[in-house]
Amino acid sequence: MKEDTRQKLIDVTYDEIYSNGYQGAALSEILKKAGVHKGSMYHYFENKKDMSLVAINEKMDARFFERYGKILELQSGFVQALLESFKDTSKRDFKRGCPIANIVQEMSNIDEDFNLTMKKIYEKFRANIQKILDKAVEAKEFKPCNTKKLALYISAVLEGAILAAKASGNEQDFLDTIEILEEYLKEFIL
Amino acid sequence: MKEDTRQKLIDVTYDEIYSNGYQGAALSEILKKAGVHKGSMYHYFENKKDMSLVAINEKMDARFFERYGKILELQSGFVQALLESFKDTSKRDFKRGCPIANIVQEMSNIDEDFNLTMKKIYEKFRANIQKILDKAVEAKEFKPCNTKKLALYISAVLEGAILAAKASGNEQDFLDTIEILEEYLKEFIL
DNA sequence: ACACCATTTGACCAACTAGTCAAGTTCTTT
DNA sequence: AAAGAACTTGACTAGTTGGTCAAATGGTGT
Repeated sequence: MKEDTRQKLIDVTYDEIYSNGYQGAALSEILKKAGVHKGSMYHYFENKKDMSLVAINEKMDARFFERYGKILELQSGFVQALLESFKDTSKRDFKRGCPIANIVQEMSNIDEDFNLTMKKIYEKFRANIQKILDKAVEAKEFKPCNTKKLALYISAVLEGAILAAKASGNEQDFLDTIEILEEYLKEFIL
Repeated sequence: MKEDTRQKLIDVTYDEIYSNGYQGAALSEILKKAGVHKGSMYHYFENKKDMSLVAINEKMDARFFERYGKILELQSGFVQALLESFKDTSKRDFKRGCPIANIVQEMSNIDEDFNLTMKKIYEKFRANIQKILDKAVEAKEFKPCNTKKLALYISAVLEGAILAAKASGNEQDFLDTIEILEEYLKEFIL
């Protein structure tokens, strides 16, 4: 019961920010969609920004766990699994693009709290990919290399691929970009 | 004289949108910084959106011409010149990131006019890179290949590299990403 | 000097924004 | 059952937003 209100607010806030950006997300709309009254919201959160940052953090953590958690528990086929997860477009929304990229682009140079929050989230994103590469190297499936730098590159290509698809409205642009990345990474697979 | 007001508005509008996004760009602030009164602005433009789209179109066209125009007029060394232009960080603002990406992320899924405008601009961006690759192939400097797809890839990596640097606040992330791209492209250079 | 159009001025408006708060209701603890 | 804390309700405020408009000013051609 108690946690229902808070959770509903977080769900709707994340979705509204993902759709309209932080500045475009209206409190009135969030409250209406969540079916929560204003005073109730201010009971759980200090203000719009506080609620937004909490929503972003919680939702992104869950997303990372869902996407990379399983791969990290594997015993083999790490990089293949990573590439397959990239190519699985069923859990992607190319209309709205990447939630991380959206918020970074909109807010990182505007607000210091957002800047710090998104910096940490982007770091987690890169760290997840690096961990997978490290496991692949450890399992002798992948050529030893600068996995930190390669993880940076992979994350950049992925973000660029999502952006290209969002800009063109063509999902195939995403797939084509990932295909070239895959081709490049195959050189490293042992 | 006459064009002063209009141009000032376009300059400031572009800069404010680049800094704060479209939704975050306040008309009052634009008018203050441009030293123009409201009624004057509505004489030259229909509304905020109209002025913004004009500003984006004009500024991006100029930017593309400045960045890729010279390379396209070369007789040789096309891809090398392209990579050098990427690595020239003096004309980049990693705090604000890429103006194209910012607006695509914020507006493409919100407003159909922005969506169409940004789609065309992103297409021009990709077309410029493809033209350079085509010239390189024609000059027998570059292995014949699917230049359209490769241009898509290069533009994606570039966008991803700028985002990475904006998110981390570390320009080196941009350079490291471009370095791997360069390494990949070297395989194509004859 | 006149008429006409382009441009500027700035007061005004309705709609919306995030945020406040006092009063009411419900739950939990004793 | 009583007391107190947790939570909800919704009216209210102050400030900002994009947009309108009639009147004033400037410039140009005849």
